[in-house]
Amino acid sequence: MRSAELLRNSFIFQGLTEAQIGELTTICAEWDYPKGATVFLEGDRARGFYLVASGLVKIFKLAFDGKEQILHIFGPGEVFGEVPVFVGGNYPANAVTLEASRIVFFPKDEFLSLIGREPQIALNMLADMSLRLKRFTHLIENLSLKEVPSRLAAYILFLLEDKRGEAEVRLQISKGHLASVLGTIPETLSRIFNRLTSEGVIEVKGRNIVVLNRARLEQIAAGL
Amino acid sequence: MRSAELLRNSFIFQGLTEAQIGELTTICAEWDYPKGATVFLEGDRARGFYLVASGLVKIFKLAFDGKEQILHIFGPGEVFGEVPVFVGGNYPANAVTLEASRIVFFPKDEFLSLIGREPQIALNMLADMSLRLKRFTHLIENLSLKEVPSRLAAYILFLLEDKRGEAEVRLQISKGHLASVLGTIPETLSRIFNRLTSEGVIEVKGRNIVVLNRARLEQIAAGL
DNA sequence: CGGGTACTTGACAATGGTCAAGTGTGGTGG
DNA sequence: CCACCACACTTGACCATTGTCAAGTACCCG
Repeated sequence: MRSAELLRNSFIFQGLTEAQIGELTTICAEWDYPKGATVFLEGDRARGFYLVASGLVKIFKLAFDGKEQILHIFGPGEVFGEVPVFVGGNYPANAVTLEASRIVFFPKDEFLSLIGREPQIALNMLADMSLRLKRFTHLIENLSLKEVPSRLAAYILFLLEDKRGEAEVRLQISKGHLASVLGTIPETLSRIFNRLTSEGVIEVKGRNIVVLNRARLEQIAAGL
Repeated sequence: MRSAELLRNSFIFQGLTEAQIGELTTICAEWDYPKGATVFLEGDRARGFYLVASGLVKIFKLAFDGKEQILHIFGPGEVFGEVPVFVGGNYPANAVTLEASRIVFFPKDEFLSLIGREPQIALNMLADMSLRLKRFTHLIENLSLKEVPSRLAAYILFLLEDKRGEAEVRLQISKGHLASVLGTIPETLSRIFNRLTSEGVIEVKGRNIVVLNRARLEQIAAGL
């Protein structure tokens, strides 16, 4: 079965024994979602949580006027919707696919009983949630203490981190979604891209961004 | 020893056996902090996490210009500083006492080995972190999608929740700190208190707030 | 009673959001 | 293969909310 391979490579189930992986595969289910499909909505009763096998999923909050704030974008190997497994029982945000996606579902009750028997899974889940809390901490810091240009600069620098040496990065999401990730709107984002370009800090070609002046970009990310 | 009693009543260690509580008391240490004392700073290497025995502690992020965003305010029975126990290893934010406080410390390594043996502690910790994630989700929603009056209204309504029937609440923190909790500054908060008062929605007497028009306050919290 | 901190108030500036009208651009069907 | 349509993105004019700076007032603690 393909799932076993997938589970072994996911952050949350890494380091488990074959027996543990085997147990997991017996309780999970795999589904396909087309692009733009709703996995769950805020307030929905939660029967379990999810793992992205392939594709891309956005987790977001919606304002009454329709503006959205993206909390996370998850790709292959990442889990989402675990909060209501442990507290509450309703999803605290919305989940919608950004691409056609294959998603694995783990039912709450079976998973909880498994976690009671296998401390390693609990520890992995704790690490996963800790990371999530840390990221939220950054998001809050950005939204509350930094201006949009700083947030964008920090985002570009973050994309650059992996690509050692290179100066060009490619956005894996649309600029509209990026605006929503950064807590702003497409118009504002567009103007800031414009500003950074005319100041010679970056060059934008569609979804590709070339960093021309990294030092300056780092200044901007720091808030001047 | 007084700690055992304290642990039993804390959210994170509730439902543990006497033996488990006993184990915990052997690894923890208790310290007193005066008002305004630093428990840890962002970036500090973490040797463990903390439980508030008495007093009040603020967890916050600091901007380069000195503005602060409070992430949590923790009182008796609540834990903080657990994130780096499971990931990273450095505290992601600052912790300073708002009052003279008695705080219990749990060293990371001993706690991790304990958690491996006692799944119930892991489950409690998972519930604690899930709740934390849920609250962050609200904070992000507020900062990104709501204006300051909505945030204040929601905060007052939150304080009102416990007090069934009553219409008067008391802030347990200063208005300056409240501003920092709501992601704004004292001047702005002051003006909004003013506005709500002149509109007859609330009445403010020092730290006491009387809700005169709850329906209107709920409208404001919803974003009109 | 005094001093410092917390809070308030005013005038102003600026960031960023709103509304409206373009300008691409990619994908689909003829 | 091209035309067209929808959608993503851009640009402009405007404005609302909120932050900045500077005083002034009130209040609490010693």
